Amino acid sequence: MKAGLNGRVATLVGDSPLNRAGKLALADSLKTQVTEILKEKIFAGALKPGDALREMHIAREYSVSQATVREALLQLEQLGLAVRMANRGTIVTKLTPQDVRDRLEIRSELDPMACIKASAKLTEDDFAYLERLAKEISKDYKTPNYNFYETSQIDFQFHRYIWQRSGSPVLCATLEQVTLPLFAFIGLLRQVGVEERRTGDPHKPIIEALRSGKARQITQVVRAHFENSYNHFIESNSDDLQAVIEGRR
Amino acid sequence: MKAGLNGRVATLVGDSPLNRAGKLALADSLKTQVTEILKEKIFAGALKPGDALREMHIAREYSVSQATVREALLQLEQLGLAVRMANRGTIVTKLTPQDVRDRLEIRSELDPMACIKASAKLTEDDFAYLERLAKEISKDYKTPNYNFYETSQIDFQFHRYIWQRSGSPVLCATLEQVTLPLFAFIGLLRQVGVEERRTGDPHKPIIEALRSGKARQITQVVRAHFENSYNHFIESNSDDLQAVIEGRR
DNA sequence: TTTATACCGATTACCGATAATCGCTTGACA
DNA sequence: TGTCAAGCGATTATCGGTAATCGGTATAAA
Repeated sequence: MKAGLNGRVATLVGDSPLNRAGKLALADSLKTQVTEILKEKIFAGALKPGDALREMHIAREYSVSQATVREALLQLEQLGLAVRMANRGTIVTKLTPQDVRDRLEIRSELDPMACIKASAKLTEDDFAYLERLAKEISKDYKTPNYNFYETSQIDFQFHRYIWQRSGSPVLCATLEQVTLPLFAFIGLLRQVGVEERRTGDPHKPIIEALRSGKARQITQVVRAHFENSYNHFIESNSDDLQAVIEGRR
Repeated sequence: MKAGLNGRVATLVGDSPLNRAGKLALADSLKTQVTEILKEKIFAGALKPGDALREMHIAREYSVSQATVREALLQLEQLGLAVRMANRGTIVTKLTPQDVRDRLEIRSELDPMACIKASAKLTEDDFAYLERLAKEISKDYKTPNYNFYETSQIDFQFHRYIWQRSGSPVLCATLEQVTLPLFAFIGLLRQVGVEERRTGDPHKPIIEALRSGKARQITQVVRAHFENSYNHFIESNSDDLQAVIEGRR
């Protein structure tokens, strides 16, 4: 099985100051490898909302046992990317517009909280890393027909890194769980051209606000950042949006 | 294996308007049964923070396979009651005072949010149920040497029911995950007499605020409710507290 | 045609056993 | 005596197979 530790995203994620401090990434368990592969497929759109995730099929595909796949699917569920129904099976999460709104509302409270905590702790190393990520994202935005799902993963890593630096593991974990599906499925929206193109570098203001250390400014900038990205969700409820989110094709 | 569907707590939880609307509680899977038993033991203090949860031992004890126990432990971890370390094993969560503070801070943002959403939807049936729970809790407080862990479970059910009624599954799940460990381990504090005795019925004001439907009042009352309960955590950092939380005996 | 029911294929749930891994001990060696 | 690596016991990780369960379908009765 390919370990899934290659590619631009893995490099950027693995080369964070947090990881550099520790030792090199140790070999993951089979369960985690399967989870990573499925996660990647969901981000890439190879697995769409509503798609069935059958344990034996996946087990055969990657030459692992059903038990290993089961645990991977449990992990996926915990990440919010899959839904398990007892005795029925597992499918890729189908986000409803209301669900998206709910997740954004939670994020709008917790993300600023985490950023404020982090701003007091971020070092120059951290800022350098964040700027590197921001530059990658910005570069992608300027490229026509880029792999949006890669950008989305880097985007997630940008925010997640700040959350990790908040010093509150539980806050970080909560934000990860609540927002990961948003990052995972935003790629689908791009496919139908729903999301408007950003101008400039949307993460620059966040970095500046974090540098300023001013709580009010951070809150304002952070909320504006993602509320802008998901505007169409908050406002609209159109059928094609619904269709994309629910995985109809 | 005892199904764990007996006792006062199970009756109160199972007899909610939400459950009454549906069909009777269907038989849980073995995995869930094991999870429930372990959860019960943690609430009751039979399993203390730091205690090892060995898969084969538990499997033998309840005559189930190791795989079933593994999945139960994964569920426990997702509930925040256990911590798994790859290749090392699983232990009952050891909350640090800082962790408690972090969880309370998150709750102080999300709990009011959920309560405000719920207040618009609660029916008389709901209020009747909440008042019934509140009465049970209040009754316990007046009883010397009561089973605090039972009260704690009912307390959790009281809040959880409101969260469920918020209409946001994601918000409810998040609050459950963040706060369950707080409810589970508060029983330990009682053992050393740290928590002050409450006067009157602490949940009455919440019900009244929910009835009023006023966002500001709800926020104020809800925050006061649990910030009062955990005051010693927020303020103190004494060694005996630490000892209790970390499971030293 | 409608409804109830027994069966069937596909899939999940669970099991018992083996392989891999970890921390710790032991003992050779400087 | 201190150090380090091989070996050991306990435990987790993974496997392959069996049992239980579900939805759907074919069949039969009304």
